[in-house]
Amino acid sequence: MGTTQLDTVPEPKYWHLKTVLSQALDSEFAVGEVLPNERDLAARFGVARATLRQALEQLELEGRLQRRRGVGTTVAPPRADVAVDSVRHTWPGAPGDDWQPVDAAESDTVPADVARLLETAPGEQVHVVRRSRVTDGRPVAAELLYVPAAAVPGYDAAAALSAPGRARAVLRALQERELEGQDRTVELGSARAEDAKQLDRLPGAPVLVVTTRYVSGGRPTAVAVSTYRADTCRLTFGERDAMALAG
Amino acid sequence: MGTTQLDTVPEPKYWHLKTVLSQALDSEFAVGEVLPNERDLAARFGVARATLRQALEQLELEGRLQRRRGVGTTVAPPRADVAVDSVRHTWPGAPGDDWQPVDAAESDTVPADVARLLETAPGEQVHVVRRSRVTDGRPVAAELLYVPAAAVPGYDAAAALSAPGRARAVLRALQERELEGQDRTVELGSARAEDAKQLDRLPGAPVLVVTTRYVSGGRPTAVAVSTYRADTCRLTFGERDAMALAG
DNA sequence: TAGTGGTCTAGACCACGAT
DNA sequence: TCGTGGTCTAGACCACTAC
Repeated sequence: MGTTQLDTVPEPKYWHLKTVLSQALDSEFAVGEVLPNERDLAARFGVARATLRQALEQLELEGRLQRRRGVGTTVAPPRADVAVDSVRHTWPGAPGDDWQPVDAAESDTVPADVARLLETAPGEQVHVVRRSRVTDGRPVAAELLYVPAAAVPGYDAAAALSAPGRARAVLRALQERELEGQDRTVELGSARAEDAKQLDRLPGAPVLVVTTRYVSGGRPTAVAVSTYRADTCRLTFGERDAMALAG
Repeated sequence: MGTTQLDTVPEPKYWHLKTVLSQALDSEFAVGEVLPNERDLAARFGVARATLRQALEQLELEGRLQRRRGVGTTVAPPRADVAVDSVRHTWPGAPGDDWQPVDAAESDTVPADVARLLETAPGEQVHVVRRSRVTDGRPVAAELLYVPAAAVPGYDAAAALSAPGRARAVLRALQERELEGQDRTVELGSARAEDAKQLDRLPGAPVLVVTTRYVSGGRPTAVAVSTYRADTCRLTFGERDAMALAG
């Protein structure tokens, strides 16, 4: 990495800095390597620390860097491909999905957008199942699954001994219905405090929010709100995993 | 919106500020309404302007606010749903898709990740078609479509009079092949200068990058890299548009 | 020209992880 | 305890829009 001063270009310093750093990452750093600390880097490029941080933030957003307080800034590995619909046309919790049940609770108030998707009445009882997804030992996503109590009459509360046990019971009850279809949205969000903790990130970290609606019996039967780390994940759809294309 | 001082809470000021502002937006502001300017808002909440801006940036990321230099900060409308695979199993440029051809060029160097997906040899000629997507009169996405020249022998360069004409000619040549499948990834990125201009945003603005690979004849035949504004768009997949569910 | 958001500075202190 | 990134301040100037 050079130590040259930045030119007086019309583009913002942090933007130019980001480009320079990005090239340095490609050519002079290996994955996992630690960068010099922010104060040194700023001095080396002749900018204020805040300006340097603006460049680092962009690179972290793009998944190029990983910063940890008290530790340092390291070069991030390429984003992990995470299949979103590899087990298409199956309920959440079907054999082979990559999610771990965490716990479940019952609630009579759900977020407004979820209630709209589920077409539930205000005050209607809804199971809220929390799950988490781990790949390569690292947490990549947190999920809240909403299932109206009326949709899973087979749910056996008596069998719910542990917290994950309650979650599994709800998921088990779901499998008994015939899944007719699903639809999905993806949008950018920022991690709520709760999700951030589960994802090992700070609150406000950028996340990809995947909202899936499951339909059976002509009615929406479950809504999953899955929160993926945007810095480390790339969501994959369709057949890329299954297809036997070379490369 | 209140003018109360912030408590000395353990959570960061900008985070608390974001929550307060978010609630104020819900209860006291209408879509399109302009907020007080940043200097006034900062004074009102007793924080430095930089701290206030950190909160505004988060809210803009979440699509709650829209900021324009020289104009002000306004309350953003809800995100627009944008169908990503409504015309599933058709080539780009098929009748009914929402994209406008802009221009086309030929290149012998494509980004490394695109070359890998296309399985092209270094130096191989590739058509690069630029398209843009507009909904409700606003630009929501920019796209670069890569098609190896060898895959579209029917492409008629002689018919290419205007820039959009060249683009249409490549797309037309694509339709003559049988599409066998497609796969797709979605990840977070930041707008390159070129895309930012087309999307009416500043460089570095957060975008959702959708990479679609089209397969025909057992080989990857086209790769589309579509860049959607992350602040104003929600991507929809599957049947939500088509299904006749109430709500 | 006036007012807005965008960039940048040079400091300060805090929270966290490793030692 | 020390070094790291995270937060915050109080200014300054710039680029852009609208009038």
